[in-house]
Amino acid sequence: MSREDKKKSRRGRPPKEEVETKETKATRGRGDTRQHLIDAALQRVEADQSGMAGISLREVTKAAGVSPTAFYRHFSDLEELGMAVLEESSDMLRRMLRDVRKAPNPAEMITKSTDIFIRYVLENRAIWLLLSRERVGGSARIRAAIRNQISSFVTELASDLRLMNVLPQMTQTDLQRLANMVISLAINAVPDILDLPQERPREIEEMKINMDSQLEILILGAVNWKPS
Amino acid sequence: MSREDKKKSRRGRPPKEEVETKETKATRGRGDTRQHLIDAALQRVEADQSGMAGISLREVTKAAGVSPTAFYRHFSDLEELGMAVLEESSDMLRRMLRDVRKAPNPAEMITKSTDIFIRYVLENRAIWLLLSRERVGGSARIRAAIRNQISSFVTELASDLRLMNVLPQMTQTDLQRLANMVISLAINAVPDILDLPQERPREIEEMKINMDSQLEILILGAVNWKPS
DNA sequence: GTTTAATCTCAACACATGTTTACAAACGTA
DNA sequence: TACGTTTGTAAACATGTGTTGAGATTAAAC
Repeated sequence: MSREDKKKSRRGRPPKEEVETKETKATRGRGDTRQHLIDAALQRVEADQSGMAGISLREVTKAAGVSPTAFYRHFSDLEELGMAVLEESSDMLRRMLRDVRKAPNPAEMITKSTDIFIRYVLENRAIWLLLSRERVGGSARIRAAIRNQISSFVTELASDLRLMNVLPQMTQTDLQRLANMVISLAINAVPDILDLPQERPREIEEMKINMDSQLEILILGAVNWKPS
Repeated sequence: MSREDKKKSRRGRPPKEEVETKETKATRGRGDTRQHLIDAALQRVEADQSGMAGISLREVTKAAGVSPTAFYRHFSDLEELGMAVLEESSDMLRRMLRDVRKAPNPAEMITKSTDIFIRYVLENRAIWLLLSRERVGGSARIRAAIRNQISSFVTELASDLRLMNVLPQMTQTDLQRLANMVISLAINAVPDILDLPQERPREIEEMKINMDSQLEILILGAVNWKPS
């Protein structure tokens, strides 16, 4: 094969096209590939619902539209990609908590929170799948990162409960435990929520009612709680 | 290669050794290979903690000490192997519930139950890893099977609560929901239990105390519950 | 004793994987 | 403009994968 073939077997960075006729795939900005890889990872995770263990470097790069070797320019490892994806998760959790705090009326607190939670799960399926799956087993580093995210979420929730001052007899430890239970029940519902047939408001409503009742039982236990 | 070499490159079923000198690996009974494959699968799952997506047919057969092709005599698929492993899980859950029922004294019920639960998780790490991981994502068939197992466990627990007659004001639905919450909190503790450093009674005790308190808050909410 | 079905082996296949090497275009900057 | 750095590509590699085909041994059925 001669050195200057028509166009085939080119090596090196692909020449930038002078005229960007189509907007569809062109105009890849400077540091975009990294984000493309992250998005591709989430896309693959959602496609074959198998967490990090189910996706491969080549799959991800193909979905991102780059060569397998380009991966190493941004991550050394699939585990590092996973850690990067978890930052998206962190952002999502922050947004969710912000939305929850928007309804400070204690009466509607429960029903509003479950509403927001279910919506966030349905709108971020891949991330919640990843969170639920990599929470056990898999990479110890990723697992620890997830545990940290959940843990700080719990702490923030406990702090909110303290500020609301509706459970004055509970100690800091008690509130932390209560918040932990709330989050546990929520996370536990994730597999069921993800398995809901797409856009079936009926079953979503049932699920929501169930979660509301669970939280009601929980706060009923909390208000009757006496510190040991 | 001539047809009758000394012993090399033999093909077909390995000839049964006339004298079974060693008990270690010999005396493979008739239908044992299937069970060996199941055990090997659990061993691999525990080794690289990655659920079903992390193990391969060849790994499993190698760990079981058989050729890759022997696999197909017993399972058509890794998914079928997974379903077979889940039967072990079912047995384990039954044994666990049986142990819990041995202590019908309502006062010690909570502390006894958490004790048994933590012990069962630590003594069946691979199965609990699998249950927790395949509960979300992965094969829809396996996921459904796990959901069924947990669901019937919840139902049995609710039935027990009914027979104990300690929460007379609660309807069947309420009891079912309560049992569901108990199991949710337990399952949610699995990742933490599995991550406990091996044989550290100190942290195990902390975890147990926390679970006990959680259940106390829960029953406190249950006894104060009024059906809507 | 002969036949038949079940069980297991080896060899080979087509393909996917992660990673390395060598090269080229683009970008930032002096 | 010239030059080093960053970011991309293609080719090749060793390795692991699921699966098939053909042969060999055993155990049960006739």
